[in-house]
Amino acid sequence: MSDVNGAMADDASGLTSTVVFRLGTLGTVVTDRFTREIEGLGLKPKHVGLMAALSLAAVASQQELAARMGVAPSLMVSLADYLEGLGAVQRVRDPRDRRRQVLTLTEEGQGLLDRCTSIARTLDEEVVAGLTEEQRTALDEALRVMANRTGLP
Amino acid sequence: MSDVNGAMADDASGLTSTVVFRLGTLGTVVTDRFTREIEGLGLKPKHVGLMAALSLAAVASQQELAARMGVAPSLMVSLADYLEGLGAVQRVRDPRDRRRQVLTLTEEGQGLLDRCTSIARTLDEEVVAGLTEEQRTALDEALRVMANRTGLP
DNA sequence: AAGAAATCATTCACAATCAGAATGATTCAC
DNA sequence: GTGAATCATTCTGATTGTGAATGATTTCTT
Repeated sequence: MSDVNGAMADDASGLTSTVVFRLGTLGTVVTDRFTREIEGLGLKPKHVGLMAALSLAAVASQQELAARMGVAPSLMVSLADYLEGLGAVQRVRDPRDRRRQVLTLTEEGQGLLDRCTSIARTLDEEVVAGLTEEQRTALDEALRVMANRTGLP
Repeated sequence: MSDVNGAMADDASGLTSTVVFRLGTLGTVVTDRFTREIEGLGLKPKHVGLMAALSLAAVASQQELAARMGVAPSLMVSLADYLEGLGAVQRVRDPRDRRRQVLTLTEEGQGLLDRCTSIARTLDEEVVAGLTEEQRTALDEALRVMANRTGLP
């Protein structure tokens, strides 16, 4: 059983008590679960990440998107290729700067993204079950703060 | 600026507002950061995960450890090989059952793990900066509950 | 206005990371 | 005691991602 003071019996000061370790572990577990769920849609997490980025940014060059997602430009090309093949994304040369390839989310892409969102919401219920309402809002707020804080120098 | 009611301006009900997505994203960012930090020790996250498991379990067979970490037995062999090469881990045939290879953390391994713990603590300070004391304990509690809850069926 | 340097997308080759099948040793069930 | 099961190991292969080389276009410098 866990101690209310925040110390674990076994490992009072070990690695497994750090936020970094626990956040990392939980993140991978949850992501793996999500990965399995979206498999049926023919999507991988990075595809979904790209669509999510597009749904926020409306339009953006591949370079910008690569930087935002923290991946190499060459990978962005593959991701865009694949999503374009699905009809989820549209690639258009920017007339202002014809080097740039501008991506936009299509209707179909938005539909796919919506289904991913729905899957994520269902998973949310599982993950967050066992948390009180206050804990949920606290978690929500904490995630927001930490997300802003990361892009860590 | 973010709304106190918990709704974001852009993406009131989108994927990026789900716990799953944000937890996954934050987890990978933090893990990537940690990965870079332990590079100097010649370690990868899975090596650290294995050592952490050993420090909790004292002794365990490779099969058990593989199951606990959610990796294939063949990968466990590689990880153990590597850590044994560093002198961080000791491999001993279980005399009770000579099929089993029992792993234990050496003094040297404990030393390495301690350095990883110290690195994680330093990162913790960065990650958690900007959270109030109440938010930190709330996060701590939420992570504990969710971690118990995961191993999700 | 011309040439040099930078930027973007793309392709290709390659490294890293895992999982899965095949193999051999040992133990367990009956 | 024999056959099935379990464990560790090796090897092959799929997947995922980076980085270097290339070509097209733009921007900077003079």
